[in-house]
Amino acid sequence: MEPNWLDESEMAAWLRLVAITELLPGVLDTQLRRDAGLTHFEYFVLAVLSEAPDRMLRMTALAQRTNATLTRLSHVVRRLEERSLVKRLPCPEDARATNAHLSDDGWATVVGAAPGHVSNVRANVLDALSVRQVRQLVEIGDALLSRLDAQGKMTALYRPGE
Amino acid sequence: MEPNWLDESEMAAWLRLVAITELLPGVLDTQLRRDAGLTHFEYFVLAVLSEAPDRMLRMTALAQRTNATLTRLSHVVRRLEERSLVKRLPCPEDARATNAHLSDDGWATVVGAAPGHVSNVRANVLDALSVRQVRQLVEIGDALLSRLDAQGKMTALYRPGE
DNA sequence: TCGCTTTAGTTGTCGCTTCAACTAAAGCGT
DNA sequence: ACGCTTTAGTTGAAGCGACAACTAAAGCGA
Repeated sequence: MEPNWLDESEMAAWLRLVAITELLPGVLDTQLRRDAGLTHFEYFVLAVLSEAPDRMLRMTALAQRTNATLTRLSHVVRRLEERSLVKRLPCPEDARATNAHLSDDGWATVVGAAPGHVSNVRANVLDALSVRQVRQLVEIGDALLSRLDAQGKMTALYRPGE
Repeated sequence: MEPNWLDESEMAAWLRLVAITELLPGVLDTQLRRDAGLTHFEYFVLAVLSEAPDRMLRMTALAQRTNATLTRLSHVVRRLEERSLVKRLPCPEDARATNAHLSDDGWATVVGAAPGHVSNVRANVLDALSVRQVRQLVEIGDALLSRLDAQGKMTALYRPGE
Protein backbone atom coordinates (compact mmCIF):
# COMPACT_ATOMS: atom_id res chain seq x y z
CA MET A 1 0.00 0.00 0.00
CA GLU A 2 2.39 2.71 -1.20
CA PRO A 3 0.73 6.04 -0.44
CA ASN A 4 0.05 7.84 -3.72
CA TRP A 5 -0.75 11.14 -2.04
CA LEU A 6 -3.22 13.65 -3.36
CA ASP A 7 -1.85 16.60 -5.29
CA GLU A 8 -3.01 20.13 -4.59
CA SER A 9 -5.93 20.11 -6.98
CA GLU A 10 -7.14 16.70 -5.88
CA MET A 11 -6.92 17.72 -2.24
CA ALA A 12 -8.86 20.91 -2.95
CA ALA A 13 -11.63 18.96 -4.65
CA TRP A 14 -11.69 16.34 -1.90
CA LEU A 15 -11.84 18.85 0.95
CA ARG A 16 -14.77 20.59 -0.70
CA LEU A 17 -16.63 17.35 -1.31
CA VAL A 18 -16.18 16.34 2.32
CA ALA A 19 -17.36 19.74 3.52
CA ILE A 20 -20.44 19.54 1.32
CA THR A 21 -21.40 16.10 2.59
CA GLU A 22 -21.05 17.33 6.16
CA LEU A 23 -22.95 20.59 5.69
CA LEU A 24 -25.69 19.80 3.19
CA PRO A 25 -27.70 17.36 5.33
CA GLY A 26 -27.97 19.89 8.14
CA VAL A 27 -29.16 22.63 5.79
CA LEU A 28 -31.86 20.37 4.37
CA ASP A 29 -32.95 18.89 7.69
CA THR A 30 -33.16 22.23 9.45
CA GLN A 31 -35.53 23.80 6.93
CA LEU A 32 -37.75 20.75 6.54
CA ARG A 33 -37.89 20.06 10.25
CA ARG A 34 -38.86 23.63 11.01
CA ASP A 35 -41.42 24.04 8.21
CA ALA A 36 -42.85 20.54 7.85
CA GLY A 37 -41.72 18.42 10.79
CA LEU A 38 -39.79 16.08 8.52
CA THR A 39 -36.18 15.11 8.07
CA HIS A 40 -34.88 15.36 4.53
CA PHE A 41 -34.79 11.60 4.27
CA GLU A 42 -38.42 11.33 5.40
CA TYR A 43 -39.40 13.99 2.88
CA PHE A 44 -37.52 12.16 0.16
CA VAL A 45 -39.30 8.91 0.98
CA LEU A 46 -42.69 10.61 0.80
CA ALA A 47 -41.75 12.42 -2.41
CA VAL A 48 -40.65 9.21 -4.12
CA LEU A 49 -43.86 7.49 -3.06
CA SER A 50 -45.92 10.42 -4.32
CA GLU A 51 -44.59 9.86 -7.83
CA ALA A 52 -45.11 6.10 -7.89
CA PRO A 53 -48.14 4.45 -9.49
CA ASP A 54 -50.93 4.29 -6.91
CA ARG A 55 -48.54 6.16 -4.58
CA MET A 56 -47.22 2.73 -3.59
CA LEU A 57 -43.91 0.89 -3.80
CA ARG A 58 -42.36 -2.28 -2.46
CA MET A 59 -39.93 -1.63 0.39
CA THR A 60 -36.99 -2.87 -1.66
CA ALA A 61 -37.82 -0.62 -4.61
CA LEU A 62 -38.32 2.32 -2.29
CA ALA A 63 -34.99 1.64 -0.62
CA GLN A 64 -33.22 1.66 -3.99
CA ARG A 65 -34.81 4.92 -5.06
CA THR A 66 -33.91 6.62 -1.78
CA ASN A 67 -30.30 5.36 -1.56
CA ALA A 68 -31.09 3.63 1.71
CA THR A 69 -30.53 0.26 3.27
CA LEU A 70 -33.62 -1.81 3.89
CA THR A 71 -32.96 -1.61 7.61
CA ARG A 72 -32.96 2.15 7.64
CA LEU A 73 -36.05 2.34 5.47
CA SER A 74 -37.89 -0.14 7.65
CA HIS A 75 -37.38 1.99 10.74
CA VAL A 76 -38.33 5.20 8.93
CA VAL A 77 -41.47 3.74 7.36
CA ARG A 78 -42.56 2.41 10.73
CA ARG A 79 -42.26 5.91 12.19
CA LEU A 80 -44.07 7.43 9.23
CA GLU A 81 -46.83 4.87 9.67
CA GLU A 82 -47.14 5.77 13.35
CA ARG A 83 -47.76 9.33 12.16
CA SER A 84 -50.30 8.07 9.59
CA LEU A 85 -48.35 9.46 6.65
CA VAL A 86 -47.77 6.02 5.20
CA LYS A 87 -49.61 2.71 5.39
CA ARG A 88 -47.93 -0.67 5.12
CA LEU A 89 -49.77 -3.39 3.21
CA PRO A 90 -48.77 -7.00 2.68
CA CYS A 91 -48.13 -7.68 -0.99
CA PRO A 92 -50.66 -10.12 -2.47
CA GLU A 93 -48.30 -11.51 -5.13
CA ASP A 94 -45.40 -12.19 -2.78
CA ALA A 95 -46.15 -12.87 0.85
CA ARG A 96 -42.63 -11.88 1.89
CA ALA A 97 -42.97 -8.39 0.52
CA THR A 98 -44.44 -5.22 1.99
CA ASN A 99 -45.95 -2.36 0.04
CA ALA A 100 -45.58 1.15 1.39
CA HIS A 101 -48.52 3.34 0.43
CA LEU A 102 -48.62 7.12 0.78
CA SER A 103 -51.77 8.10 2.68
CA ASP A 104 -53.84 11.20 1.98
CA ASP A 105 -52.23 12.86 4.99
CA GLY A 106 -48.83 11.89 3.62
CA TRP A 107 -49.73 13.33 0.23
CA ALA A 108 -50.89 16.56 1.80
CA THR A 109 -47.72 16.74 3.88
CA VAL A 110 -45.35 16.31 0.96
CA VAL A 111 -47.34 18.65 -1.28
CA GLY A 112 -47.31 21.24 1.46
CA ALA A 113 -43.61 20.85 2.08
CA ALA A 114 -42.44 20.78 -1.53
CA PRO A 115 -42.40 24.50 -2.38
CA GLY A 116 -40.37 25.48 0.66
CA HIS A 117 -37.98 22.61 0.11
CA VAL A 118 -37.46 23.46 -3.56
CA SER A 119 -36.81 27.05 -2.75
CA ASN A 120 -34.31 25.97 -0.09
CA VAL A 121 -32.54 23.76 -2.62
CA ARG A 122 -32.42 26.66 -5.05
CA ALA A 123 -31.16 29.09 -2.46
CA ASN A 124 -28.44 26.83 -1.11
CA VAL A 125 -27.41 24.82 -4.13
CA LEU A 126 -28.73 25.43 -7.62
CA ASP A 127 -28.72 29.22 -7.60
CA ALA A 128 -25.02 29.09 -6.82
CA LEU A 129 -24.27 27.27 -10.07
CA SER A 130 -24.24 28.36 -13.68
CA VAL A 131 -26.07 26.32 -16.30
CA ARG A 132 -22.73 24.91 -17.40
CA GLN A 133 -21.86 23.92 -13.84
CA VAL A 134 -25.18 22.15 -13.43
CA ARG A 135 -24.35 20.08 -16.52
CA GLN A 136 -20.86 19.41 -15.20
CA LEU A 137 -22.29 18.33 -11.86
CA VAL A 138 -24.50 15.77 -13.59
CA GLU A 139 -21.45 14.28 -15.31
CA ILE A 140 -19.35 14.34 -12.15
CA GLY A 141 -22.22 12.83 -10.20
CA ASP A 142 -22.57 9.96 -12.65
CA ALA A 143 -18.85 9.33 -12.51
CA LEU A 144 -18.80 9.26 -8.70
CA LEU A 145 -21.92 7.15 -8.38
CA SER A 146 -20.47 4.57 -10.74
CA ARG A 147 -17.91 3.96 -7.98
CA LEU A 148 -19.91 4.68 -4.86
CA ASP A 149 -22.72 2.43 -6.04
CA ALA A 150 -20.80 0.19 -8.39
CA GLN A 151 -23.47 -2.49 -8.51
CA GLY A 152 -26.07 0.13 -9.32
CA LYS A 153 -28.24 -1.19 -6.54
CA MET A 154 -29.35 2.28 -5.53
CA THR A 155 -28.91 4.59 -8.47
CA ALA A 156 -29.43 2.35 -11.49
CA LEU A 157 -32.78 3.96 -12.17
CA TYR A 158 -31.48 7.33 -13.23
CA ARG A 159 -27.84 6.68 -14.03
CA PRO A 160 -26.76 5.63 -17.51
CA GLY A 161 -25.74 2.00 -17.76
CA GLU A 162 -22.00 1.60 -18.02
CA MET B 1 -43.97 30.84 -2.14
CA GLU B 2 -44.72 30.13 -5.82
CA PRO B 3 -43.01 26.85 -6.65
CA ASN B 4 -40.37 27.44 -9.28
CA TRP B 5 -39.87 23.75 -10.01
CA LEU B 6 -36.59 22.21 -11.07
CA ASP B 7 -36.10 21.54 -14.75
CA GLU B 8 -34.76 18.24 -16.00
CA SER B 9 -31.11 19.14 -15.82
CA GLU B 10 -31.41 20.71 -12.39
CA MET B 11 -33.27 17.68 -11.10
CA ALA B 12 -30.63 15.35 -12.51
CA ALA B 13 -27.87 17.30 -10.77
CA TRP B 14 -29.81 17.46 -7.52
CA LEU B 15 -30.65 13.75 -7.43
CA ARG B 16 -27.01 12.90 -7.96
CA LEU B 17 -25.84 15.28 -5.25
CA VAL B 18 -28.33 13.80 -2.78
CA ALA B 19 -27.26 10.28 -3.67
CA ILE B 20 -23.61 11.18 -3.16
CA THR B 21 -24.23 12.71 0.25
CA GLU B 22 -26.12 9.58 1.30
CA LEU B 23 -23.61 7.06 -0.05
CA LEU B 24 -20.21 8.65 0.49
CA PRO B 25 -20.18 8.66 4.31
CA GLY B 26 -20.89 4.94 4.41
CA VAL B 27 -18.10 4.16 1.97
CA LEU B 28 -15.61 6.16 4.02
CA ASP B 29 -16.77 4.90 7.41
CA THR B 30 -16.78 1.26 6.38
CA GLN B 31 -13.17 1.21 5.21
CA LEU B 32 -11.79 3.26 8.09
CA ARG B 33 -13.75 1.37 10.71
CA ARG B 34 -12.58 -1.96 9.37
CA ASP B 35 -8.94 -1.01 8.88
CA ALA B 36 -8.32 1.51 11.66
CA GLY B 37 -11.24 1.42 14.08
CA LEU B 38 -12.16 5.01 13.28
CA THR B 39 -15.12 6.76 11.73
CA HIS B 40 -14.28 9.12 8.90
CA PHE B 41 -15.04 12.07 11.11
CA GLU B 42 -12.71 10.79 13.82
CA TYR B 43 -10.00 10.23 11.22
CA PHE B 44 -10.53 13.72 9.87
CA VAL B 45 -10.21 15.23 13.35
CA LEU B 46 -6.94 13.38 13.94
CA ALA B 47 -5.64 14.30 10.49
CA VAL B 48 -6.35 18.00 10.99
CA LEU B 49 -4.64 17.91 14.37
CA SER B 50 -1.64 16.13 12.87
CA GLU B 51 -1.03 19.09 10.56
CA ALA B 52 -1.42 21.79 13.19
CA PRO B 53 1.57 23.41 14.95
CA ASP B 54 2.49 21.28 17.97
CA ARG B 55 -0.29 18.91 16.83
CA MET B 56 -2.63 21.08 18.87
CA LEU B 57 -5.67 23.27 18.20
CA ARG B 58 -8.35 25.06 20.17
CA MET B 59 -11.68 23.27 20.07
CA THR B 60 -13.32 26.10 18.17
CA ALA B 61 -10.61 26.16 15.51
CA LEU B 62 -10.75 22.40 15.20
CA ALA B 63 -14.51 22.53 14.82
CA GLN B 64 -14.21 25.05 11.99
CA ARG B 65 -11.62 23.01 10.14
CA THR B 66 -13.70 19.82 10.42
CA ASN B 67 -17.05 21.37 9.44
CA ALA B 68 -18.50 20.36 12.79
CA THR B 69 -20.52 21.95 15.56
CA LEU B 70 -18.73 22.47 18.84
CA THR B 71 -21.15 20.07 20.50
CA ARG B 72 -20.38 17.27 18.10
CA LEU B 73 -16.66 17.87 18.38
CA SER B 74 -16.80 17.94 22.16
CA HIS B 75 -18.34 14.46 22.29
CA VAL B 76 -15.93 13.08 19.70
CA VAL B 77 -12.84 14.51 21.39
CA ARG B 78 -13.98 13.11 24.72
CA ARG B 79 -14.24 9.64 23.18
CA LEU B 80 -10.87 10.03 21.47
CA GLU B 81 -9.38 11.08 24.78
CA GLU B 82 -10.83 7.98 26.45
CA ARG B 83 -8.93 5.99 23.82
CA SER B 84 -5.78 8.04 24.51
CA LEU B 85 -5.57 9.30 20.95
CA VAL B 86 -6.04 12.90 22.01
CA LYS B 87 -5.35 14.84 25.20
CA ARG B 88 -7.33 17.85 26.33
CA LEU B 89 -5.46 20.69 27.95
CA PRO B 90 -6.78 23.92 29.43
CA CYS B 91 -5.57 26.90 27.46
CA PRO B 92 -3.25 29.13 29.53
CA GLU B 93 -4.13 32.34 27.66
CA ASP B 94 -7.87 31.94 27.88
CA ALA B 95 -9.30 29.99 30.77
CA ARG B 96 -12.52 29.30 28.86
CA ALA B 97 -10.74 27.53 26.05
CA THR B 98 -9.58 23.94 25.64
CA ASN B 99 -6.70 22.77 23.51
CA ALA B 100 -6.93 19.39 21.83
CA HIS B 101 -3.53 17.78 21.43
CA LEU B 102 -2.78 14.73 19.27
CA SER B 103 -0.96 12.12 21.38
CA ASP B 104 1.78 9.85 20.08
CA ASP B 105 -0.75 7.05 19.88
CA GLY B 106 -3.06 9.34 17.95
CA TRP B 107 -0.24 10.27 15.59
CA ALA B 108 0.61 6.62 15.01
CA THR B 109 -3.03 5.83 14.40
CA VAL B 110 -3.57 8.52 11.80
CA VAL B 111 -0.26 7.80 10.07
CA GLY B 112 -1.14 4.14 9.95
CA ALA B 113 -4.61 4.79 8.61
CA ALA B 114 -3.72 7.40 6.00
CA PRO B 115 -2.49 5.20 3.12
CA GLY B 116 -5.54 2.96 3.17
CA HIS B 117 -7.84 5.94 3.41
CA VAL B 118 -6.17 7.77 0.53
CA SER B 119 -6.36 4.73 -1.65
CA ASN B 120 -10.04 4.34 -0.77
CA VAL B 121 -10.66 7.97 -1.71
CA ARG B 122 -8.86 7.40 -5.00
CA ALA B 123 -10.74 4.21 -5.75
CA ASN B 124 -14.17 5.60 -4.96
CA VAL B 125 -13.87 9.24 -5.94
CA LEU B 126 -10.83 10.74 -7.60
CA ASP B 127 -10.04 7.93 -10.00
CA ALA B 128 -13.53 8.30 -11.42
CA LEU B 129 -12.83 11.87 -12.48
CA SER B 130 -10.73 13.38 -15.24
CA VAL B 131 -8.28 16.16 -14.45
CA ARG B 132 -10.77 18.61 -15.92
CA GLN B 133 -13.55 17.28 -13.76
CA VAL B 134 -11.41 17.62 -10.65
CA ARG B 135 -10.91 21.29 -11.52
CA GLN B 136 -14.63 21.69 -12.18
CA LEU B 137 -15.43 20.07 -8.86
CA VAL B 138 -13.25 22.60 -7.04
CA GLU B 139 -15.18 25.45 -8.65
CA ILE B 140 -18.55 23.84 -8.02
CA GLY B 141 -17.54 23.09 -4.44
CA ASP B 142 -16.57 26.71 -3.82
CA ALA B 143 -19.86 27.88 -5.29
CA LEU B 144 -21.90 25.51 -3.12
CA LEU B 145 -19.95 26.20 0.05
CA SER B 146 -20.47 29.93 -0.43
CA ARG B 147 -24.16 29.19 0.20
CA LEU B 148 -23.98 26.22 2.56
CA ASP B 149 -21.53 28.04 4.79
CA ALA B 150 -22.36 31.60 3.86
CA GLN B 151 -20.68 33.11 6.89
CA GLY B 152 -17.55 31.12 6.15
CA LYS B 153 -17.52 29.83 9.72
CA MET B 154 -16.38 26.41 8.65
CA THR B 155 -14.70 26.67 5.30
CA ALA B 156 -13.16 30.12 5.30
CA LEU B 157 -9.70 28.63 5.66
CA TYR B 158 -9.50 27.07 2.24
CA ARG B 159 -12.20 28.85 0.29
CA PRO B 160 -11.45 32.07 -1.57
CA GLY B 161 -13.00 35.16 0.00
CA GLU B 162 -15.95 36.40 -1.99
C1' DT C 1 -41.73 -33.39 -1.66
C1' DC C 2 -37.81 -32.66 0.79
C1' DG C 3 -34.19 -29.71 2.05
C1' DC C 4 -31.05 -25.95 0.96
C1' DT C 5 -30.32 -21.34 -0.48
C1' DT C 6 -31.86 -16.87 -1.52
C1' DT C 7 -34.83 -12.98 -0.95
C1' DA C 8 -37.83 -9.69 1.84
C1' DG C 9 -38.36 -7.52 5.69
C1' DT C 10 -38.34 -6.69 10.83
C1' DT C 11 -36.40 -6.09 15.37
C1' DG C 12 -33.13 -5.06 19.30
C1' DT C 13 -29.02 -3.04 20.71
C1' DC C 14 -25.51 0.18 20.51
C1' DG C 15 -23.08 4.35 19.08
C1' DC C 16 -23.19 8.87 17.27
C1' DT C 17 -25.45 13.52 16.43
C1' DT C 18 -28.58 17.02 17.72
C1' DC C 19 -30.99 19.99 20.76
C1' DA C 20 -31.55 22.44 24.89
C1' DA C 21 -29.71 23.73 29.05
C1' DC C 22 -25.96 24.71 31.58
C1' DT C 23 -21.20 26.58 33.73
C1' DA C 24 -17.69 29.66 33.54
C1' DA C 25 -14.64 33.05 31.87
C1' DA C 26 -13.81 37.17 28.91
C1' DG C 27 -15.12 41.58 27.02
C1' DC C 28 -17.16 45.89 27.64
C1' DG C 29 -19.69 49.96 28.93
C1' DT C 30 -20.31 53.13 32.62
C1' DA D 1 -15.85 47.89 40.38
C1' DC D 2 -20.19 46.57 38.70
C1' DG D 3 -23.39 44.25 35.76
C1' DC D 4 -24.55 42.73 30.99
C1' DT D 5 -23.50 40.37 26.98
C1' DT D 6 -20.75 37.38 24.36
C1' DT D 7 -17.74 33.54 23.79
C1' DA D 8 -15.96 28.70 24.89
C1' DG D 9 -17.04 24.52 25.96
C1' DT D 10 -19.52 20.64 28.35
C1' DT D 11 -23.36 17.70 29.54
C1' DG D 12 -27.73 14.81 29.46
C1' DA D 13 -31.63 13.26 27.00
C1' DA D 14 -33.70 11.92 22.82
C1' DG D 15 -33.75 10.31 18.14
C1' DC D 16 -31.79 8.23 14.11
C1' DG D 17 -28.88 4.79 11.62
C1' DA D 18 -25.76 0.59 11.43
C1' DC D 19 -24.91 -4.00 12.56
C1' DA D 20 -26.23 -8.51 13.77
C1' DA D 21 -29.68 -11.75 14.49
C1' DC D 22 -33.89 -13.18 13.36
C1' DT D 23 -38.59 -14.87 10.92
C1' DA D 24 -40.77 -16.28 7.03
C1' DA D 25 -41.71 -17.06 2.32
C1' DA D 26 -40.00 -18.12 -2.38
C1' DG D 27 -37.02 -20.53 -5.57
C1' DC D 28 -34.90 -24.58 -6.91
C1' DG D 29 -32.43 -28.91 -7.44
C1' DA D 30 -32.76 -33.95 -6.92
